[in-house]
Amino acid sequence: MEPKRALLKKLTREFYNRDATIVAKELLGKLLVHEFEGKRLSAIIVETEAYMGVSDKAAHSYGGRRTQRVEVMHGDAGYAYVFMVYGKNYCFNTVTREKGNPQAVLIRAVEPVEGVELMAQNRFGKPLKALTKPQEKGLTNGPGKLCEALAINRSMNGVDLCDSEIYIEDNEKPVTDIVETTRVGIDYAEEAKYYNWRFYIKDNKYVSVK
DNA sequence: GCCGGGATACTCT
DNA sequence: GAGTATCCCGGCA
Repeated sequence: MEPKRALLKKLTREFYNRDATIVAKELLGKLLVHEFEGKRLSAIIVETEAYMGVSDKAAHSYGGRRTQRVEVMHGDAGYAYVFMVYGKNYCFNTVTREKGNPQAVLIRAVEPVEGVELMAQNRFGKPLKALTKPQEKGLTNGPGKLCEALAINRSMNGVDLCDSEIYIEDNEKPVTDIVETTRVGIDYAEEAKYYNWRFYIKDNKYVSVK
């Protein structure tokens, strides 16, 4: 029997329909799942960032900006916002708050749980055993890296996390030790770069930047 | 172990 | 045509 699995459940739209800062914090410790080619790829969320929308100079939706790329952020909570940065890396976000209030939470790092063998293949094209120590540590410790490991790409932009093969599950283990600090890679954002809107699980080795 | 620079292609001006 | 919510590798310590 598998009592633990039975207790896990998919997060609801109500969960996502709150401010990004709250959702970002509560997503820590939850399980990001992708049912990929009949297998479960899953990983514990250990680092997130909140993008608070219209008033947040770091957000793509700052000032109500509404282009093709950000369109999903303007929609309802609980949908995936996936975009490409620097030509080769994808970033996975969950949209938060209701339609018309374009906030999102960026998943920056996760800790592999199920399907680790496949993640090694996705990232490095070789079996887990063959990975060097740095490669093992670098499996999912960054926004672009976790997308590659979990086989997340542009085709998931706009999918409903409440009703698709990619979703986030609740986890009975509460996270207590949370570090709140500044976000990464947003030097252009003036005063917003100093906001403590990045959250991570203290002492977790998969966190991208301490 | 830390630091610097180049890759890379998509998005918006 | 410029900028980018990153990653990786090589050089030096």
